[in-house]
Amino acid sequence: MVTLAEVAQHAGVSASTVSYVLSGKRSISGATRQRVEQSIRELGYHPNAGARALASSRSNIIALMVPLRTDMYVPVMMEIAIAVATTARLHGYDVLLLTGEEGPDAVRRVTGSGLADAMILMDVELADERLPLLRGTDQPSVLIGLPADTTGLTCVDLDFGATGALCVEHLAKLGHQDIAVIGEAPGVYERHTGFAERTLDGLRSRARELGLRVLHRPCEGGYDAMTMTLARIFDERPGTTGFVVQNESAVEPLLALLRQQGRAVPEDVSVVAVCPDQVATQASVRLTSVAIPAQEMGRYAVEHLVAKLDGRGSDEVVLIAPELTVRASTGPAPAVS
Amino acid sequence: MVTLAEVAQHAGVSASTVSYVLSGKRSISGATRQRVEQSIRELGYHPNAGARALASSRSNIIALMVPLRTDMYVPVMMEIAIAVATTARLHGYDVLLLTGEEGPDAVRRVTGSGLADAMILMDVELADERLPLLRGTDQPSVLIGLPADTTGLTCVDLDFGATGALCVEHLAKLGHQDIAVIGEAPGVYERHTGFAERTLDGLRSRARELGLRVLHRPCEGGYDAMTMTLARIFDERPGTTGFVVQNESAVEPLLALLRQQGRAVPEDVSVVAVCPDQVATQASVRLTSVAIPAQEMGRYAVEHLVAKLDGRGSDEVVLIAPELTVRASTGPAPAVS
DNA sequence: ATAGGTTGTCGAAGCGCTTCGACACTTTCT
DNA sequence: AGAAAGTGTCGAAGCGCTTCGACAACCTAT
Repeated sequence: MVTLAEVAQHAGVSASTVSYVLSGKRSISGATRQRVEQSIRELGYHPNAGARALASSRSNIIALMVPLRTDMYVPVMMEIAIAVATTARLHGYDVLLLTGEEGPDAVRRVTGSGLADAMILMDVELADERLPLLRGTDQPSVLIGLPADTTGLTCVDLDFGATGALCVEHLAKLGHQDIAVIGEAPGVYERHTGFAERTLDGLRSRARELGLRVLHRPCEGGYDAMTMTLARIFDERPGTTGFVVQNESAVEPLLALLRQQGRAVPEDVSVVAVCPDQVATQASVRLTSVAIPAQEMGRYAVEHLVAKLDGRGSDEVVLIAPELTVRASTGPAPAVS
Repeated sequence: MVTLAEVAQHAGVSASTVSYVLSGKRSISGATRQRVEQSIRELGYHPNAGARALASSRSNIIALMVPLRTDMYVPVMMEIAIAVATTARLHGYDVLLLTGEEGPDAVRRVTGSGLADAMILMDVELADERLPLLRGTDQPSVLIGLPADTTGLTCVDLDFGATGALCVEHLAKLGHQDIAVIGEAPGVYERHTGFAERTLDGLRSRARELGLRVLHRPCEGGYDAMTMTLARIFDERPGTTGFVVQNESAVEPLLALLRQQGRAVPEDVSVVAVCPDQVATQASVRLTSVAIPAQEMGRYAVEHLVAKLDGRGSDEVVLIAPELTVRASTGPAPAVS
């Protein structure tokens, strides 16, 4: 293993000079710099992470806490994780992967041990146990998702309220009167993950303004659950012509069942989804959808943290404006027969 | 920030004693141990990761290199990542998330800097650029996947050769004569990711022994690609009654198209998938499938590394035997009309 | 009772790096 | 020409921990 001292000796300078070449925190003459860089290359030197962390009290690591569940939201999670890792590297940081399993203890462990310089938390619940800890530390953090009380916190999320409103507006403009919302699995609501409720609230209040009727049904993914849910919807509201789907794993079952029942999309019923673009374009009908900007959120989270670690930036809540892309799954409401 | 020295002072012992309480590397009297533990709790002490890494030259971190692509295999990747993180924590390790983007440089960086004690690599290609580096370091590593030359390496993977054979055997037993294989996207074959080819080889050679005919077609995911692929298959081999699908994102399109063409599953055609159980059970027809043991591979990888870091264990290639679960998508071949 | 072994604790060195103050030297200004 | 202000480099201290050897204090066995 090559050390700083060895590089210094090889280049004929002192250790501190090599350190300053590496960090750029003091000016170094061109000649010296080149000699040092040459030595670094020749010896294949890599600074030791532990020593660096100890001396500088900076680990250059960002912790990312992902939910343990793999039953929901997987592609979005993955996309965020990849975006975080990629962006972090761009700024010289590495990413530590934590699972939600440890809960608040993970936060304590990471902040206490200096393992990471900052944290990104996903799958934030409205009254998340981890929040007091984050408020009580001076380590920067970003939440992907929105808790009930955001004071002293930085959050990014899609504006799900506006998303719900946007979906219902689109359907209203096409003349649909009766809207059914296929929600997330019941468990999601019970856990009080905010986004599902915020979507619903935004959707409902806009629907009220526009005079539409809304029926909301939580739904597990998969065909069996969907069969039940759909039956109950048409039972209760036979005139339903517009669907808003928030659960990725309910999308394909819904389309298949509608087809099977002889209801054409978009001629008889329209479907708007809230899902990543990839899901929307790969479905059996190209879906009109509001995209979940996973990459954007991941990138933003990292960039905010880096700014804060550099002494710039401050707490803020960023809600990303939803964008609805019209594809082939929505059309004018059928004439009332 | 609380330090070891402060804990020592608070407990009225020396720093080294506290260290030995923590590590258990020397015996400590019950009384002292309790006093120290009490102080640790009272002061809320967390050992500093950097200092520990520097002094012990152990970071207690395992690096996990995931592919950058999010277009294939996502649920499997995620499941492996979660299993790795969870298992690692059980053994006192944390997980560093690296993307494939950096390629061999990431390996150099991590081994050179002592950032991690060991590595797990996913998405291994047959002649992977990272392999020489792994062979040239004494840092333990595990590949999830199988390169062409495994000397000096530890690998885990599903036995894809046996998987292919198993699928075709199952179909043969049911009387199917003409088998179509819906493969991965062409890009996967071009990159020489071994698993796709190994599946095909295993399948073909067993089919030859059993006297079946096999037609292989790579296929991108999605409905459009599937429509083309399926048309070409029935064009070339109208008598096809058995399908083996290896591409997750081709499963649902295949089922939908077959249904649309009036071919009933499993009455007219049978479908065997190679995919995670979750996909198999959530599909529109519950699929007979060979599961991809993502969790098992992740867990094995970590446990092997931990063993090696503890001075136990040695290089080996572990191929997990495939298990075929019969569900509702396969049945006897229709009588020849 | 004494040699030999345990057991529990301590002190000190050192892991490889960053960073502060000091210092020699050069440039610039008056 | 001499003071003031930069430049580039070095030495040394110290980050918080682990670990080695030393050494009391206590057991056994003879």
